[in-house]
Amino acid sequence: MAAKKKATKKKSSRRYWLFKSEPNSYSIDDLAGERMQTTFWDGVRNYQARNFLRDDVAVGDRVFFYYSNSKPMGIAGTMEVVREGYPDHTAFDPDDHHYDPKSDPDEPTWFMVDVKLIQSFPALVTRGDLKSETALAKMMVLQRGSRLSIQPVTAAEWKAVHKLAGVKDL
DNA sequence: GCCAACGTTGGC
DNA sequence: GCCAACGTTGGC
Repeated sequence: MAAKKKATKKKSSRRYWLFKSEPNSYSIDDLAGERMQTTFWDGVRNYQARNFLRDDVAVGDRVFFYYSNSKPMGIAGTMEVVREGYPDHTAFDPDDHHYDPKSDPDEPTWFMVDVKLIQSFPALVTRGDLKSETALAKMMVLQRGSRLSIQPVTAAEWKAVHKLAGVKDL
């Protein structure tokens, strides 16, 4: 039978991402301490980032855990996506810092995914380290004014960062 | 602490 | 629909 199967999500090869967090609010050690070393990545309140979480980030994708607004800044380790985009319930909680009264539970505005720790790098790969690597010159997080908190990463960048960290790509 | 780069809001 | 004002992000 030649009937086309309708897919809600295009099947494609594994993708790579970078998620930002301020380690003062949530660090890779916090993730390591979670049950199953897994958590939901909540609080994204930007439409472009939301679209990535809702439409593109898929189970099995790999993610850099990036420390922003910290000293030092950089990539702390890697995570695997274990649940694809679903409504961010913290938007419905008036007591939550990321509460958004405009997000309707019946038609949620904001989405999140679940991530599981793959590895903490032996040492933070700092922003300075990243900048000194010519292969990473075009990496989005290094571009001026790159405020997006969910960013796509190329396979080559994924590999180059592991080389800088001196670890295997698990 | 400063400020450039954005994103959002609201008056018109 | 335009755009000035304002708020936030996040590197330096």
